[in-house]
Amino acid sequence: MKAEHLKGHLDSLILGTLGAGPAHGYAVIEELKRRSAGAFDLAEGTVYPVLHRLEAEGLLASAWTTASGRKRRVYRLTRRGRTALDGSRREWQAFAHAVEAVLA
Amino acid sequence: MKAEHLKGHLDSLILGTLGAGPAHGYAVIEELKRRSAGAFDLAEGTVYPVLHRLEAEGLLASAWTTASGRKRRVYRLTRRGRTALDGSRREWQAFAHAVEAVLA
DNA sequence: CCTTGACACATAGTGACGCTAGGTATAGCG
DNA sequence: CGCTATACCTAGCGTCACTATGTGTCAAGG
Repeated sequence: MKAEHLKGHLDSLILGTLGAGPAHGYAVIEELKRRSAGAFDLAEGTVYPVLHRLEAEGLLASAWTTASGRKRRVYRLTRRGRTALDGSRREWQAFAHAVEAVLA
Repeated sequence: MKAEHLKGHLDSLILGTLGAGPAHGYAVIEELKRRSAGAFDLAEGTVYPVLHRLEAEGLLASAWTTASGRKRRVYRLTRRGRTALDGSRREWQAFAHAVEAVLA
């Protein structure tokens, strides 16, 4: 999977991962890898800044928790984040259809 | 269509457009717009450098022609370009499936 | 015990790459 | 004779994912 392919889609993917329920950053990375069957194996340095940005934009909210001695920052979709996810899905469909029309 | 979505896919789209047969740069832009029903309306400054790069990489070959007084540079896929297009199609499928697995 | 690896967070700097903005030139139309 | 469409080109910019690096906890193995 070429890294540049993600460009412009990373936000959608992270919103999509959190669509199933709240998760902390590291778990988002694992879940992305799992759902994509290994295709999206992102570095922490790729994902954490996106989480921060999405929170700053009001699409995510976070809260600190502690599990077995480790501090975790758990993110969840805000109402606006949920709306953004719906929009992302529609945008993806439009993009995918357009690409397929060209490559077909 | 957000511009950044193209990142990493632009080469594939241009190869795909030329997959149907040779065309000059301006026609590639028009054809991309047509096939994508307006979704990919790319500036010349976006497309021409890509054509040059793909030619430098040996995926395209070009020849100057003249049509009704205007000089045109007509590009065609090389054998390696055809192979690259096949690879691009497979990569797109993998990428699209992975995204859909996450967004679903 | 102490090293190694998994877990978990964070950020500064880099680099790739599409876009903006500007340039040249011909043809056809009102 | 301007205006629009056609047709090419390039330098510089801005965005955004990635690299590299740092901090700290916990469990497992030697």
